[in-house]
Amino acid sequence: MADIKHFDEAQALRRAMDLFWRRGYDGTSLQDLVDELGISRSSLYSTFGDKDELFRAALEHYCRVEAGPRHELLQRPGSVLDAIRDLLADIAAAPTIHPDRRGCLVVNAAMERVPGDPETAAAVAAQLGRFESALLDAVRRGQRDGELDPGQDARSVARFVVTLVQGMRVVGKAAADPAMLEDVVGVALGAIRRVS
Amino acid sequence: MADIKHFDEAQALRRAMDLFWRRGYDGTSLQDLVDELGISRSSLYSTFGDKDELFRAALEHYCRVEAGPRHELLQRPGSVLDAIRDLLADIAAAPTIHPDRRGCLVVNAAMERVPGDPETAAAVAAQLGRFESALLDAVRRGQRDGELDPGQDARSVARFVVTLVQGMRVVGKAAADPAMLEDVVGVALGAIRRVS
DNA sequence: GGGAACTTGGAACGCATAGTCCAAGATACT
DNA sequence: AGTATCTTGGACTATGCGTTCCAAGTTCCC
Repeated sequence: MADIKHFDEAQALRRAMDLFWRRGYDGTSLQDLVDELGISRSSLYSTFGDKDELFRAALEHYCRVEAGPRHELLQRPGSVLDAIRDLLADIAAAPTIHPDRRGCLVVNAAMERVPGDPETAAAVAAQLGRFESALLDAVRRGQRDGELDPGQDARSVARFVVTLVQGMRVVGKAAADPAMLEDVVGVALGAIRRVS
Repeated sequence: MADIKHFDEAQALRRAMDLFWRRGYDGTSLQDLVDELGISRSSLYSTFGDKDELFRAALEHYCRVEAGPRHELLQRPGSVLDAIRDLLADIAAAPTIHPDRRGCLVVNAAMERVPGDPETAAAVAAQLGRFESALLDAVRRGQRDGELDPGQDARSVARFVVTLVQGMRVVGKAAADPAMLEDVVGVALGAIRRVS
């Protein structure tokens, strides 16, 4: 019948994600992709479609493997405050883990592609929405458990954390001072903790 | 002796800033600049240098005319808490004032150009540093005046506000829901206010 | 082993890009 | 008025881009 694919599609997608993450959409040429993915232009086009489609697939892959686990972290049994602290510490540590100033692909994509690419804009908005609802569940639970201040509107608190995290992404990429983000986390946790 | 310039250099710089702000660095072609600025390539190159230099000049201009006034706002006599509230309200209102999802040029530049353009990276870092010190002065004054919680480290609070503002820029561009940022401002002000 | 079905590498295409260059025009001083 | 000096528009160059295309190669079924 037919020939089978000569390369690992999942690995190629991972590499494409990594490349877009590090260099952005415009900063990544098709030749860069061909070189890095180790496949030819034909295979790239027949497998992933054009550059836009590949970028979107890479963005979705990022949301799944990078952001997904963080959302699950919030559902962890036990202290919600600890979970949020871990989550923020994770974000604060990102510039140390990736010292190449790559930031967050979702934020990078939003800043580079909005406006002008409505599909990417929608994907980013959806991701922020998922993050907000994961946080909303966690905040409500924390308020019930007495760990978080029940006097605050849960949705506002969730939105606050969403927004702060995006800011940490920007600062982590632009300033690259790990201590700065640790300071920020301290203040933020004080803002949502129950006043005892 | 010589001919004089046939166009308004300051106006051209303003238009270049606007274009880069709306469309980004890569999204703005030299032809776009020629069309929008109303001057020829020769005049553009002889006046502003190459595209990189013009972009940096536009970024500096942005810092001067857009961010500068906000820093001065923090030195306003009277309530520091009111000044910070006004500042955050200003950021929250930005997406309404500019419904074209242009965001903030400093954040856009950082996300699109870092890493890869060290000069832009340095300009962005410097701008965040200026913002932090303007806030640091304000926070210290607020703590002295009894408006802000004196139990918190002033630098951490300043960094917290810097980071949150960058997050509001991202969310304002990506989500475009004005109510969301107003919620965020409420929680943030509660975080720094003196507990009464 | 023959041949259909599919993948692959690489050449080729058209286009947009950033940057250069120069003749023509305008100005101000002598 | 003449001329030296600067600005200007637009043609031009070289390069890199995303995308298409096709011949050659590979695999599996009969």
